[in-house]
Amino acid sequence: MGRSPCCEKAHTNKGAWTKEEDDRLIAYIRSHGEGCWRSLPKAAGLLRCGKSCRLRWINYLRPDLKRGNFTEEEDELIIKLHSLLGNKWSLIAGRLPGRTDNEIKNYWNTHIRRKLLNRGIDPTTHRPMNETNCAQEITTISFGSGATAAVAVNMKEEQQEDEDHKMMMIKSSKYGYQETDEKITRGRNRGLCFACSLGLQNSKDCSCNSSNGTSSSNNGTSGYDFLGLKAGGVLDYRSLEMK
DNA sequence: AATGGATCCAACCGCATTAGG
DNA sequence: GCCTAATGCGGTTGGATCCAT
Repeated sequence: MGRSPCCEKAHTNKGAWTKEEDDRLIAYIRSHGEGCWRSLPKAAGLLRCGKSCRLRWINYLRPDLKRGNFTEEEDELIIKLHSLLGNKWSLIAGRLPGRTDNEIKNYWNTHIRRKLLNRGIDPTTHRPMNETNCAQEITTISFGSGATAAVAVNMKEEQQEDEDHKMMMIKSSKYGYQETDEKITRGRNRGLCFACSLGLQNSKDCSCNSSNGTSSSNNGTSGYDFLGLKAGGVLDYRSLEMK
């Protein structure tokens, strides 16, 4: 037999959490730690399903959460991460300490989408609206499982590119992917490392750091390690999650 | 002050993946 | 190895609040 049922849905509360419920949940997790969400409600004396407790804790009660408005820097980082990762809110949240995926998702849908639209940028494709029907520059990204298999993807149609981008995310999340030129040659980002393409020039993640006079985007041997991607290595998105 | 539309965001739902029995 | 519960994630919803008229 498998496991016992998830929760007695007939005897669980729904809707907004009360202060008392919050206090109970906080007190329980403080003394017992996170995890085992299924048994937590009963143990903590809460008439909630474990899923609801987990969500409440992660999105609202966690002590390390940063409350308050997003900064301009966070805005721009979210936009750039979204252009690379798509709607992978948990991955994006992993690069913004103190922010949750739900919070970022809400913020994206309420603020950033509009902000991009006002700039004339399609929030889905991150391209100027008036270019959406134009033929796109050829993009070549190689995927690989380990260091062997590689699939070149050449795209001209926006829709095709988006579909393939999704496939890239799916493949990369499962098997990792390898970029042949250690950079994504895509639109105006051509020639920049990942960090620079995200506006993080001269950061510790920037691989084309001018201070040492080298450009790893060409030499292929330096410590390119942005978003967990080592030089010549395989990006495993699972390693990006900061949980 | 009333009200109706717009906006925000916490919470729910359903699906996919992971892992225990 | 299969079945099923647990967990995690993204999309969506609905109530609360804000704002313009």
